[in-house]
Amino acid sequence: MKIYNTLNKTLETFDPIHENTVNMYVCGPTVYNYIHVGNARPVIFFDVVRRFFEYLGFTVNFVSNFTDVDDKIITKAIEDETDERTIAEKFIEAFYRDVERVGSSTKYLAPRVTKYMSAIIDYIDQLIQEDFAYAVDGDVYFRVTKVDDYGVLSGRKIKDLESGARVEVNKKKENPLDFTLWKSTTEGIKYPSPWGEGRPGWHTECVAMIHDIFGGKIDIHGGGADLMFPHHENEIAQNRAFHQHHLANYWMHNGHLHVNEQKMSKSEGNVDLVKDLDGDLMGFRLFTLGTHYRAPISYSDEILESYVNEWEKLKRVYTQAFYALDLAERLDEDLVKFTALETIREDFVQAMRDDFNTANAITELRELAKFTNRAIRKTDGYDALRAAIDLFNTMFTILGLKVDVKRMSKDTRALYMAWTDARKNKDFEKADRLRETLQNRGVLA
RNA sequence: GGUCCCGUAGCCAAGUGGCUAAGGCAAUGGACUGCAACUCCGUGAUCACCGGUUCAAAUCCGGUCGGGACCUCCA
Repeated sequence: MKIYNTLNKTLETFDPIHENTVNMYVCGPTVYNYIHVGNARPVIFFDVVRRFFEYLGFTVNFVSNFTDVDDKIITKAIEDETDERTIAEKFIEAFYRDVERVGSSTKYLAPRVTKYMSAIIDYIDQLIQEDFAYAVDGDVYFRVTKVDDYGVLSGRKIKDLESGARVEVNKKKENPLDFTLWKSTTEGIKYPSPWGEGRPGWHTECVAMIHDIFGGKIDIHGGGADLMFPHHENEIAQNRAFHQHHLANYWMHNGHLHVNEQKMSKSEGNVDLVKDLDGDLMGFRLFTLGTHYRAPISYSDEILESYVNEWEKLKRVYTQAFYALDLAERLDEDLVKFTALETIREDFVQAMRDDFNTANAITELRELAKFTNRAIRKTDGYDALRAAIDLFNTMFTILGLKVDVKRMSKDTRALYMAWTDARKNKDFEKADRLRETLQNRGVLA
């Protein structure tokens, strides 16, 4: 298994800390709004990472947090004349709904900042004791110059960053790059701490959670490319205060989704929300996996539509193969191996092993579709169809794609037979009527 | 101002030194079909431009043009 590690900027062979186990953490959403289609990319991609490791036989411990204490949540609460907790709950629920609709699992550990307050405060306190942080007027800042390789992840040097004109001037900070660990506040939700009432900065939660849940270094830490700096850099810095390692062995970052060559982002206002996408979102899922995860994805109605069409085709071929077997009552026979299918399977897995190259993996899915469509036309191709269905199931499980199809009822089967008879007898009026019914039931394409 | 990425057919996209540059969508020709749908077979590329390295470059190096990201909340 090869993974591109952002930390070293190289493709590396995956070597787990604990045998047959993958411990992975992905930065989750700040729950103050519905997620847009760009936000869905890591939700889908890292779900596929999890699925593929499971296919390879690993036990995957997947954790993704909710940031439910944040200025934006407070602003939103004031706007809606309610409290932060209500806002957070509302958008956590909405998030889970969207995650499910795009076909990703919601069954993973999802720690919340509000439930981790004491761990976060303890962590900050230790940083102060070790001189990696300092308190000023109720605020606490991290001292970046104390970490010798600060900037290792994002490839930045403190000197370069300092020259950036856009760094805010905050006289309380010893160095403009020092980041907030604790923020003294008077407005909105606040918590007691040794430094006074306030709320935590954004960067400590992930480190505190990872230490608490995994007890130390993890295998994979993932998130969007925009989190690399400063968020992930600062996580590493906080961790480096106590440990020699970089929190995770492999850092993975997904590229952004672009609209008209520009990043889709809430602050740009060019967003389409996941909740507003219609119907079956498997086509959308296929779309996000159609481009290698590190590259930017271009998004437009036209592009999305081409993937939606493709998904319709895949669904059709799978369904047709299934019903062909069902009609012949050969769904339950033993599997026979087909060299052509074994090649497709190997190439698919090979593509996935190569840094989760879902784009190439999907090419194999298309090969399989073609193979199956040919087999459907042959009346004696039942062994091939069964093997094809089996391979479809494997690939769909790994990619998180799903087709709903059930065995035909007696009633439907009778209609099907009647349709075949009508065609034989050239009773086309009756045949067309039956065809329509069967199409409505999803049995005929 | 600093750091970094990208530019492959109408659209999307794989490929990062070596056979005729994958694949999909769209378009188009054919086959199949009672009609249609579906499906299958076929058809398309001076790899942004200029120069260099090499026996060999889409791929490496330099430059030009164009687009983008990060340095501020962001997946």
